[in-house]
Amino acid sequence: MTDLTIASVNETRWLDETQQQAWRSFLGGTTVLMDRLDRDLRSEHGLSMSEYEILVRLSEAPDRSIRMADLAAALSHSRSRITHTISRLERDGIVLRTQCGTDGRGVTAVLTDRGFELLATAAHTHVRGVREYLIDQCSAEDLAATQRVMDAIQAAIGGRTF
Amino acid sequence: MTDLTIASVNETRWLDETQQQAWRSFLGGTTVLMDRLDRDLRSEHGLSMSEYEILVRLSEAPDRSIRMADLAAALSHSRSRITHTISRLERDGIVLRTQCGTDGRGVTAVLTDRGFELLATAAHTHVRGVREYLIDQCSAEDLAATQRVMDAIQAAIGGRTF
DNA sequence: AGTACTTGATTGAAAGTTCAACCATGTGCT
DNA sequence: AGCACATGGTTGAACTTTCAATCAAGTACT
Repeated sequence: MTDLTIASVNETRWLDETQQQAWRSFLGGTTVLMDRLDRDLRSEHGLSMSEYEILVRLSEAPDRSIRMADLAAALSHSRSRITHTISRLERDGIVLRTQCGTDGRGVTAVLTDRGFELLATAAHTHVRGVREYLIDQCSAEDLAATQRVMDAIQAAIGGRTF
Repeated sequence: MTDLTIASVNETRWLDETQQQAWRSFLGGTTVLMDRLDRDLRSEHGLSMSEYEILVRLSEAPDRSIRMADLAAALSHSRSRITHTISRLERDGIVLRTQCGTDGRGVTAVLTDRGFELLATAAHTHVRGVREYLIDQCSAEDLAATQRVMDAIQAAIGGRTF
């Protein structure tokens, strides 16, 4: 700690050509992929990617229900965003809000049967996209390497700070 | 073409455990990374990631200027989004709009000196983030593999369809 | 020249996200 | 009990993105 010079703290190490290209590809690839998956889901089922992700989490949870704050943490969304999104989904009969039994402050979102059916249908579109655009486009080794990179990123950044 | 059965067209091949995990990591990693880079840029320089990307492109272009449509294509944004974003940047004195000489319809955005200086400052933050969260977190081989995957995605999806 | 069609860009409204302020409930300390 | 403080969730306003409609200018074909 005391050995750090001002220079070592302030100096910016720029990216070399290779790194720069890797970063551009990363940026371009994720943008294009997310955008396309979102678009497919929207046009075929009227669901956005983030709505879809919420439904997936709920469908896997016990009683198909998760508390708002846990949902927010799992998806790296703000509490506020979850509130608004769940409100829209509730308006459309896809989820339901219930009071949490053990914690007076808590609200848990529950997937309705209608919501489950919508998810079951939309999943075809989503999985087809993930396969067609990502999984079928690269070797298993490269996919595994990509996964290592993604996991490292998440480890480096850790939980969200609000 | 004529050999395809209905089944081969309609049947959904679900993801196995490994693929599913890879996809979850992908989703989580990109979400967390983009979110963090955006947040850093915003809090330190009042710039969003997409605004920053526009400035980068402009700064590298001849005369530090690019036509609106080309900017939209390069960043996979809609024309409308570029119009609105450039309007905000123009209001803040970061870019300028000029008529394109050769095409009466065209408008080209130009980076101002003020905009260039802002970019030069913000670049430190951005590059530090890319290094800290991504490049320093993985091996060069895994980064190269990730780049191959990203390039394959872009090739598979190709240009945006509006 | 005149017609239809495409491309470039903007506009305004609707939808979604963020941010700060707020209220209610739980937790810990004295 | 009473206090401060942290946590869970909502709200409304500001901001950003999307979508459909519009206008202007280029291109192609007759």
